[in-house]
Amino acid sequence: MTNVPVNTAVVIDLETTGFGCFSHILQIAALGQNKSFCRYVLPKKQIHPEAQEVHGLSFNEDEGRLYLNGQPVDAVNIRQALSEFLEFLGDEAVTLFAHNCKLFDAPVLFNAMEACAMLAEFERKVTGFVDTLPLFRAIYPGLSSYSQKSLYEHFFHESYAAHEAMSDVTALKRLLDLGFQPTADGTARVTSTPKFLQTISSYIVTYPNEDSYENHEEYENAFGDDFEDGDDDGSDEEIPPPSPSPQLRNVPVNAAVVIDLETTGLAMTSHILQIAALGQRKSFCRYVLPKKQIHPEAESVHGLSFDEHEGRLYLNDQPVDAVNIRQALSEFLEFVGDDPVVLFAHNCKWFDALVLFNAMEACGLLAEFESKVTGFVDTVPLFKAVCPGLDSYKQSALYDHFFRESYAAHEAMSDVRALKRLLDLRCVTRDAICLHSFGLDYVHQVVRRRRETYRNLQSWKPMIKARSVSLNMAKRAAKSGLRVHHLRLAYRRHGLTGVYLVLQQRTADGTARVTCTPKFLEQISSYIVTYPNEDRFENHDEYQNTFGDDFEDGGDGSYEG
DNA sequence: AACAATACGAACCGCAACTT
DNA sequence: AAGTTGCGGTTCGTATTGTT
Repeated sequence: MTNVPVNTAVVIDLETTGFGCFSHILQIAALGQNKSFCRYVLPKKQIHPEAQEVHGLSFNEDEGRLYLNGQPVDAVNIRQALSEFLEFLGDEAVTLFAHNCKLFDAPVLFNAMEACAMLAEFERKVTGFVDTLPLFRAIYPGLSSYSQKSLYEHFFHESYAAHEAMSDVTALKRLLDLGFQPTADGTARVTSTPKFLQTISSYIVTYPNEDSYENHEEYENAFGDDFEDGDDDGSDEEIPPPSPSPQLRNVPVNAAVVIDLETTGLAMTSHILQIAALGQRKSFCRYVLPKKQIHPEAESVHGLSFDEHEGRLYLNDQPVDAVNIRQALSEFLEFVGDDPVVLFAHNCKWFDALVLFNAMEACGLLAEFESKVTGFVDTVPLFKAVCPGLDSYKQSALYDHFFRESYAAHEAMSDVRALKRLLDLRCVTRDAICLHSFGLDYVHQVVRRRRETYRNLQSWKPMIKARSVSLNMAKRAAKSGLRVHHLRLAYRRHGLTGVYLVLQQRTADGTARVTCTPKFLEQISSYIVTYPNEDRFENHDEYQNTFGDDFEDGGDGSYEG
């Protein structure tokens, strides 16, 4: 849409056979500066009952006569009406004003002019339209309704014969005069006030693009053949319901032990290289021999390296005494003692708790671990709660913020001492601590869910590669317990409908299991339709073999060579 | 490198409004 | 009945933060 200069204003209104832009005109009324125009027109289309209800114009086909509220009116054919209308407009270029004309009057009139081969003359005389609906929305914001009727009643506290073309144009003219600052003698014209003109000019519409009225292709129902019967695929495997997210529950915090781990990497299945702990008066520290490679970035952080040939662990190239993981964990549990404790660590909710749990389980020490450790407190959200607004909640940044000094960060023993000192700050209240505690059962749930998500995600990889689904959405699906295999089951049983239903299934929090955006639903299901039988990629053993020799191995977390 | 939470902007949907 | 626009509420993608 481009704006055009506003020339002499002519307010118009059409009554038609209905809503569509190809509706036939029944009445055309116009109001210029000092002259008015009105013609009734014989239609060649049926008048929609609801339209007739609105404007009261009816057509008797047998008589070929137009009636207004049951009274016959003089009507001419469309060609004559339009040519008289153009004659009425005169030779001066004009701009037509009408309410909602951008979407209604302009296209209807344009189509009629075109059908009567009068487009050239029309375009020569009419430079454009001003749609008064958005115009009034802009000038008088905040009204509850902007229908022409409501506007008139709002400004003049009286009603008029709405939907009679001539009264409509008179009413609209009166409304438009409101927008001008009338001069002393009350002779303001449409083009008189620059400010108003400026506002108006942004609501000028040009002629609608012809193309948009010609492409009326029927579109086929995309779901026409989707309702084939649910063929029994012989399998009674069920599609799992959305897996619930782990439920966090606070635990009583009696004895506190601050811990820190240095590991081979950031994954949950990383191997522990150093474990340090600090209780009330006693401390614990063990170096551990890993069975996984140390990630280079991890090594550059903590300085721990492993010589496989020697079977020796080095700290900054100095050999340190290290034991195997089972011994280290046993001694840690012995250190903890028999009275249940809560372990404190920085970001442990997503790191230390998971790594430690995974290691305990792999070493068959889970039962003992659970009997001695009731849960964890994550000090990241704890400090976010007790001193909000800091730039960073990194442990080193917190230490610097409170004590204005640094410490040997990423050496497990100095880390626990630093964290202990931070926890002894007065701002760290008992209540805040309890609020950020969580039980071992939560850790257990998170670990289980992660392993399963990882497995499920494998099945989505071909689809991600094919760009039929985003990594994000595949992760969401995997997290909810879905493998692509389940979608194929749904497809075999209930066709596309089945796939859609599974993808849109509601989770506990009321959101979609995967997505309910049509665009993504289509992308995903079209992949299923294209590859309906490739479930073999989801073979479990294949996954383990494929990823078994990975740098950081997959989901099993095994500490066995 | 792995991964959950968080936050913010873009994209998107459903609905109401408006004309006969 | 047809079709656009704007508005508000979702949903998606992306960047950032914290742990080794």
